[in-house]
Amino acid sequence: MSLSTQPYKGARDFYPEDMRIQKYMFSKLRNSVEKYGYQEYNAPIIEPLELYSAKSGQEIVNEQTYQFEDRGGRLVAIRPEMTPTVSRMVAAKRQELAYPARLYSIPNLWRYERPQRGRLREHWQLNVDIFGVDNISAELELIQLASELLIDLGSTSDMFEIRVNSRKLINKIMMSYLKLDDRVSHDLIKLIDRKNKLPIDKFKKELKDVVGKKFKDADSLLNINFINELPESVIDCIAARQIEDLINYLKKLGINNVVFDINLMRGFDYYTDIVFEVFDTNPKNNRSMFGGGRYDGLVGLFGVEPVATAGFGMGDVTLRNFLETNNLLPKLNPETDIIIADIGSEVLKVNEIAFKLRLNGVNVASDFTGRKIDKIIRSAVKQGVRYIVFIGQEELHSKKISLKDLETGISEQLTIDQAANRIKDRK
RNA sequence: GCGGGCUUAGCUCAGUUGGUUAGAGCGCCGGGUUGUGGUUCCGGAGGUCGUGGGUUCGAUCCCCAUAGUUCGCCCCA
Repeated sequence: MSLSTQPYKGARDFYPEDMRIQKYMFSKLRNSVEKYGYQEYNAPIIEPLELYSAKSGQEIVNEQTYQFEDRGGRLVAIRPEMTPTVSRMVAAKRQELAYPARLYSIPNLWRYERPQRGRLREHWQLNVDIFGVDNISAELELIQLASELLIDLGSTSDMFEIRVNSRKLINKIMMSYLKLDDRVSHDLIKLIDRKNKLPIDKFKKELKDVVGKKFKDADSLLNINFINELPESVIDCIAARQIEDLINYLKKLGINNVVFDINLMRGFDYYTDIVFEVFDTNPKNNRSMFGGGRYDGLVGLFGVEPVATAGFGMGDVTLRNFLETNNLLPKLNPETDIIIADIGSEVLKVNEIAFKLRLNGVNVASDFTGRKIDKIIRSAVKQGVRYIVFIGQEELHSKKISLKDLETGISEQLTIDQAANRIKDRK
């Protein structure tokens, strides 16, 4: 029985070409969020299981976490999301943090689920959260930042759409307008969450089953596209005005691809107010990419004074799909600048030249396979390394090295310092 | 957790209505060129046909199970 070379189901190996893409995406994301004053944190990949039981639908705890008993009999889970962890961290230092606290992280997260396009068992997720701001300037900043992340990665505003809704508004509608009890409104929320996946007539049928004789009101309400189309008894509430303000502010900031979407729910139960979601508008990948919202209740679960919180998370798998379907990934070269090839010189001489180049800030890999020159060149081209240097008898005599630029095909005889400068200039 | 498709060389795939030594293209390695690639020519390595069991004189092919992968459902940071 031979060992399998496959990575674990739903998880990925990152060979250098994949790692380069990940490093590229993460460094762009870091730059973008740091521009807004967010600071990076991290935490253990394992947490006590109860951290996740306390919140968010039970499903994620019972069926989607990797959980086990450690050697000391403690029930633990591999983190399926970062929000409980960051809430825990903020609660622990509630008194000493400087507010507003702007925190971000790019953790890897694990969920036990059936892998499919855009959803794997292990993924990395940018988490951006702001603590201590109880008005919509927090949401405004987060949505502005979310938009800027994608712009900084080369996308244009027509490639995505931002949809905004509010849990408070939904609750108001459910209770005051449709006058549904908790159970029915919960079912209705779950149904609306699936609306886009259902054929329209099937949706209407299920809607009728759920709300009964309130069908007509519910149906017409779910078809509105603007805040001012809300029924009169709802339109004057704070939640509705907040959404309107938020969208207006965003438009004044030049973010025009933002819309009100009364059907936007988002899965987690811990959202308390504004929620938003970013959609890929490309027909080939028309799906929700990421989202977030306000969740004011989580920090308070740790027995301290509640802290107003809003945040969002963005997964690396969906982000990469987005960048690929929209052709936004640049050609990424390896970090190695030069391959230095020994073609009949002396080992220590080649090593010495490599050492001097490295002192000059150049990344050098040696090829001492002793292969023919064309093979060495092919292998350099295959790796995407731009420069190659041959050291043979001629170079030893002339005290110069011949530097070949594989992009232009030009070879030059240079001193080591000249070669190093040439490479740094073109980096 | 449920249902469908797929699994043959490193990659993309052909193929055998069940018959002895399983193929192509690309890639890889070597050579034609005693020091210069992304051409060309020649040669070579590489497969227990996903795994386990069953039917059969005989299975890569048929049947069952199982794993992986993929699409959908459930669910959803």
